[in-house]
Amino acid sequence: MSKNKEKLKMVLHKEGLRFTNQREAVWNEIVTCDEHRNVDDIYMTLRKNGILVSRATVYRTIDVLVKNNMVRKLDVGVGPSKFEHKMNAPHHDHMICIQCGRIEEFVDDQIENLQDSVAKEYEFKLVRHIHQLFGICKDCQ
Amino acid sequence: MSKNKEKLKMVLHKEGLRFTNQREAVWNEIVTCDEHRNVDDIYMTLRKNGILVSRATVYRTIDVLVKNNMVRKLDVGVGPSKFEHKMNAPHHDHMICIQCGRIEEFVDDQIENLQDSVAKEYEFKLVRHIHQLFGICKDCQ
DNA sequence: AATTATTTGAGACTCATTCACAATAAGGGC
DNA sequence: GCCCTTATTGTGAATGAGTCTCAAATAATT
Ligand SMILES: [Mn+2]
Ligand SMILES: [Mn+2]
Ligand SMILES: [Zn+2]
Ligand SMILES: [Zn+2]
Repeated sequence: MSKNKEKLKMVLHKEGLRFTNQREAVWNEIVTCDEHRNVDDIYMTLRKNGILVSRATVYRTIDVLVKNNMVRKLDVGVGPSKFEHKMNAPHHDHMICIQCGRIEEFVDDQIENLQDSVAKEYEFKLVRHIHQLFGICKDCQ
Repeated sequence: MSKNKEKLKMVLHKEGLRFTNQREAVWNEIVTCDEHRNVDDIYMTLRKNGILVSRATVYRTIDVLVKNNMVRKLDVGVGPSKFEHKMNAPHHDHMICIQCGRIEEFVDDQIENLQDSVAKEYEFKLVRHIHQLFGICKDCQ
């Protein structure tokens, strides 16, 4: 069994949820693509590949995946949220072009550390964060 | 004429928009309150004070204010966006309790600088940013 | 196989926000 | 101030992402 399938089984078990074809299909579609896509993108791709899963099930499954750190939810400020899997990739944040919508990823460990310090200072138990830079990308300038 | 009224007049003029009672009332309601409120909070407060401005106008006015750096839009992850004026206060970001919804502000110049460096590195023209920490606040732990 | 509990799909629903359009009000010149 | 042009407003309808309901399907348990 593939590593990713294992992972899904584990998480579903931990959550007391059943392993179903639909959940596997959704996870598989997400984990085998490295783009930032919205629910409809994912739903339509599944459908195009002849895999019939309802939109509601895509939403429901993604909720579970996000809750369990397998998928990152990305609010790009306009339109529906986007999603990307978190397998085999270090944590990163995003720069979003307000002109063309391009999403670029960035990593900055110093910022991450400072962020932890801030949380500690306020005795705030940090669960997740959003750090997004909005502006004009190189190509759009 | 008050400083804030001046400011509004300037911005509206710059945008080629007219100075109206409604726009003044909305700006006045926002600038004289230091909380993080959603459109409906603001709308209802105006209404409670006998100032009849339609919801659509509140939305429209806030758009202008946000676009012109007089108001910050705050997406708290659940429910409607919140807003706060940006007068007489240094830039800050937010920590949001996912339990009770409390919003705490924080300032970190080092993070701001690193952020600028990242943008420069990618030749990305930074216009605005969101940096929000989600977690459990001191009181909710 | 029968029983019980969960999941699914379909579509209705919610709720924040936007839109269309007729009525109203600003601003600039006279 | 008055007229004219154009922007703004209020109303309520429309939109659209996301959630919910519930009956049918599927899975687990006996
Ligand atoms: Mn990414
Ligand atoms: Mn604030
Ligand atoms: Zn761009
Ligand atoms: Zn709290």
